[in-house]
Amino acid sequence: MKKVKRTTIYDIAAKLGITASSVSRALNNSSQVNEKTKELIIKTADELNYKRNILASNLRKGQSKTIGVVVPRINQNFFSNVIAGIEEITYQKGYNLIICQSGEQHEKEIQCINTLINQHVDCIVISVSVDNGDYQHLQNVLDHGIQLIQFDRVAEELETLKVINDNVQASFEAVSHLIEGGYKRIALLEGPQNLSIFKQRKEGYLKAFKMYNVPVIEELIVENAWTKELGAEGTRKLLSLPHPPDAIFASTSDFSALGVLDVANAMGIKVPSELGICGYANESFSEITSPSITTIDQFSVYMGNTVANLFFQEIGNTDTTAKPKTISIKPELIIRGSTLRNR
Amino acid sequence: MKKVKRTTIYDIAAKLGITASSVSRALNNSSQVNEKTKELIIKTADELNYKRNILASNLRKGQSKTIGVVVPRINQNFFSNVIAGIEEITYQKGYNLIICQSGEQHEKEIQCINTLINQHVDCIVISVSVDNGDYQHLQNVLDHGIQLIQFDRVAEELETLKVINDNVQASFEAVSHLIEGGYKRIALLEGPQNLSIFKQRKEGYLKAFKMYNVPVIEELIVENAWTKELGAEGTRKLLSLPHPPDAIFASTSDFSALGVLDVANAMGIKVPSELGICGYANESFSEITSPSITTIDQFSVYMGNTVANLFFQEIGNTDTTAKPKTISIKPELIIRGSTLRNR
DNA sequence: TTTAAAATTACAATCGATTGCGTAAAATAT
DNA sequence: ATATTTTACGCAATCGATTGTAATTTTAAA
Repeated sequence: MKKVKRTTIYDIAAKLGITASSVSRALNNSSQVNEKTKELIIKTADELNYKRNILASNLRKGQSKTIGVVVPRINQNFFSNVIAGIEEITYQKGYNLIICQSGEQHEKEIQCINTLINQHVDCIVISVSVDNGDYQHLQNVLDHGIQLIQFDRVAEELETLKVINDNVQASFEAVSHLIEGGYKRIALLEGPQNLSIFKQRKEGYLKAFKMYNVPVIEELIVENAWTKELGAEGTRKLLSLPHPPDAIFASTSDFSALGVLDVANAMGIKVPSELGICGYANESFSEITSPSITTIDQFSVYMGNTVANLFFQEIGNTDTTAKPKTISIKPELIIRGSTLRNR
Repeated sequence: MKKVKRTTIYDIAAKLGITASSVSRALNNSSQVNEKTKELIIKTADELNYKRNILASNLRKGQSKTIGVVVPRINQNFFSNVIAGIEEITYQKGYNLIICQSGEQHEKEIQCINTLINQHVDCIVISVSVDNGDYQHLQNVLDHGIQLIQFDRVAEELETLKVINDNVQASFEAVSHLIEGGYKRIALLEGPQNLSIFKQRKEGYLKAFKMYNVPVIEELIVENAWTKELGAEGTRKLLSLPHPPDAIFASTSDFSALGVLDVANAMGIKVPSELGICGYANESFSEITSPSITTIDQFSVYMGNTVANLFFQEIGNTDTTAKPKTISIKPELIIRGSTLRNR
């Protein structure tokens, strides 16, 4: 790869016998430059195959027109959808996205954040990893005057912009659906309670019980069952209880629900007649299993759009007294075969 | 969001009564600066919460330490995996990734490329969109002296670095597997032939027939069946033929294979006994369907790693006479229920 | 003690684009 | 025709870090 001297505004200026400032103004469509020279400059720029050096431009302007995104994993449906949603909007606005993966590790997350601060990004969008200690690194982002937007998995105590799902409500609806379907002993596979999303989902679960005046059975609540394997493991325990559940709400994910389904199939337990299953996140596969899995759609792409729009809305906002917004998106219960008994 | 004056090397220099150049050198761990002052500088930098301004640094150094990635869709399993794989490597090396989606549209792809050239990225990694006209925009990348790496869906005529799958071989193995399984009338759902990957998969299909001395039946080859819907449509046509196929190789994707499975189920045709199905790409759901779908794993994350490693290998390479490399990754046939008759 | 060599540090230009300010030229008003 | 306002462009500083070269200090050798 040979080095190529790229044309600059000085090259254009030299060729036309004018100054770089005029060239710059012309290319920025400033009214300070004559229409004819403007045209000429643009034409020449095109001829010389000129591309503005964003580095120089941004350095001068003190911005980067770049947004950093930190997610646990890029290749996880929910996150890749959110990212796709963010990109849709930011692309139009001429902003770029820098993507980092924390791999669910606190340390790596800190590193990612530091990298992004280093990059002088204009905004950092993050969904925190499970392995979360303090939030010093996020505070650090704010201290650097960088906009911070949290989505889905948020650190509630931090005063930042947030885009979340109404997990309580979604969870409540899911469990209500199970109760109304006649399921009596509804188990919960819960996720790490240090993440608010999982706490909220549990809250919704409990709320439904209260609403329907059904007593909560503690032994049917399984901690830390947030992967397919852990979901399967929890299910095995649950189903070997003296009084096993007749429904399982895998509040952590569809992966977990899939683990439930696998175990049920392996044990010859019929779904949904003997066991109802409800997942979370509407992963693409949840529609394909047999029976298909009832789940909750989080509108992930839309969530990404919302995050991006929120950012652009806020950069225009000079009111420093305004409190950081939290936008809550109402998820939707998708009822499928795994909870429909009368079929 | 209030503006925050960020500390620069000049602030550090002023505080210590030295010059910025020494600060810069110290922070770059140059041997030109005394160990004691170096320590002092680093300590002070830390105290003042200094973060290097990458824009300025890169402007000066004439590089951006940034790699641009253009894919049809971020939220498509294969691509998000490749991106994750690229990120794993580039992150360690201190490079950033800018992600763009072409949305399978030629026009948007051109825009993406221009954006990335504007950004002065050091390398552009691309998997071209289906809607591909000429490759002028890619030539333009090369003309700007930017490294170009194509992966998976490549424009063969362009002399660039390439990382591809051995589609012919994979396809050949898949069809061989079907033939050896006793399937006699094996249909092919093929993708748009302007993409070399689909051409190669067809080639592998034909090669297997030749090898086993089986005549090719033209009416069993269905053009342009590369989505779930198109796959289903093609399957309906195939299965209503006077002599329907007893196996279908959905060479385009597992989505297409899923369409096949749906139609077979709807028509009450038993898989794999009456109809064998083989997909492509080992999407996560292919394991979950019943029966599970035989498919081809492309080692997508590894492919991403390979792309990134190739880049770092090439930047060290000053030999301009060297021909652009093509790295071919051998995919693996994953045999599952949908093609296993004797069970 | 003097001098040459080596190690540090300072100075200043540079990367490319932007922008406040000043001025000459053109357009308008008096 | 002269005064005044606009318009268009040039000048030069600036963003923050890097780096070649010059200057100074330190160390080692004579």
